[in-house]
Amino acid sequence: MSLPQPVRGTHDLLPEDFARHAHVQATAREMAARFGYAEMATPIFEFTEVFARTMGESSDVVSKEMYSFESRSGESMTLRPEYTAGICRAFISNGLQQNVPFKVFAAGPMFRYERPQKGRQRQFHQIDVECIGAAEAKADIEVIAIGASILGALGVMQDCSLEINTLGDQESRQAYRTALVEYFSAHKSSLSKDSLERLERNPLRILDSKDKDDRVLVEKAPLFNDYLNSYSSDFFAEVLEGLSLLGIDYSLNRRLVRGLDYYTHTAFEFVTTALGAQGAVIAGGRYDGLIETLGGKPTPGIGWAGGIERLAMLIGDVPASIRPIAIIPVGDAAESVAAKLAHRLRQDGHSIEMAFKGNVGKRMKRANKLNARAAVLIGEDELARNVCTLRDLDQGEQSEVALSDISAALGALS
RNA sequence: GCGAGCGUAGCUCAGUUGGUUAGAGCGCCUGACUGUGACUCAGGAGGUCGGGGGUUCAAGACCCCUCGCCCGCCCCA
Repeated sequence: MSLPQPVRGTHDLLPEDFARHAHVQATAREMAARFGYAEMATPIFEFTEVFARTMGESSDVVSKEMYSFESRSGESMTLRPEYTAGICRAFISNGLQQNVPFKVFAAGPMFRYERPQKGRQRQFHQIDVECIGAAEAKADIEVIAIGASILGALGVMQDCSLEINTLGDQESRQAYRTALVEYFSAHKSSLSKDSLERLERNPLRILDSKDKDDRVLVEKAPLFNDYLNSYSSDFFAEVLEGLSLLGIDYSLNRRLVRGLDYYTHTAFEFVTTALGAQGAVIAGGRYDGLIETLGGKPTPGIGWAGGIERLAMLIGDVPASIRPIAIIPVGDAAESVAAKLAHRLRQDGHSIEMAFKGNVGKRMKRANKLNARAAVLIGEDELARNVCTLRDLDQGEQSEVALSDISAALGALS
């Protein structure tokens, strides 16, 4: 068609979609607040460096998925592909190290140049929770608990499962990485093409390969467990214990790794099988080295991001929006009285719908279509006696109400 | 970025081996019902068949390109 189209991978949020979207966001915001996480926001674009340094130059997101552009001043800017880096940058920029643990909730659009698919768009929206400045396993537990609580509040927990793993601290991870490279290098001939590349870029990700031959190799690969130092394994054990204490079910997934360089220790994903290949609805982990990478003082942190579109696809019907009251003037003489009445009732807090034109029949039809709770009719009959006809559209009954009492009468409707 | 499938009214879809003015259901508009919705009935509007090119006497159907959606891979939320 030659009609204008939205850019590939972007979507309009028409009112019905928006309602689902908003419901996910509002539910998450409210639940985060219960845990003491206040909402904040950072700019939608940052200096490219912020993402390149934190996420890792070799990550797919940085190397081929960022929407980067040169500003008029000649500096490289990037539309944010995720929230964590920006929040950490804000943490540093605003000198918030005195406010730790810094607990925040955020939500907004993200941008990645990917091949669109169901649950994967170029502009998508995330909810995000971060806890910066806490090295304790209790922080990991809390952050995961927020995620589980949100999924519970959205009524989708039964469709999701929590997978969790540890990536250890720098020392453990480095030792394991070396062992993996050594192992896989000895079996290069049976590695898939993708995994050969992973061997160079991020060997841990070979563990997550879906290739059959890779999987055979992975079966016999060195186990991370054997390379975790005692701090790392104790830390992970504490996290798991804390989850059990709260009754949060999880399954250990030793192959769960992250594509972004900044993760350490705890890595987790709430996954679903209901969305095809894009199964992760909430995912995150600990990022103890990130703040330092950005130039801040060494500060631990943990957080996660959730895909709003993915969650919106999982939830059932969203709570119905407020039902309006339709004001229907009958005849020209009533128009101005009705307009004033509508205005007054809105000031009183009622949701009022008044059509711009049409006879009673049309306006009633419109009221019905808008799911109005009731209709208020005012014609010459009513005008003469200072009353109006209040019709309950659910019950199909109507009665006369004095104009002075109408606000209260509407308030009494369920 | 790689491979597969699909694009026909606002929506969900029919459209026989290429053959005259492209159909249905739902929705929308109008009327029956000029002060009363949901039901019913009767009319009506709305398509350059995603776009461009090609083959043919003839293309919505076949071929090429392109755009978009979608499935898997990749990656991730």
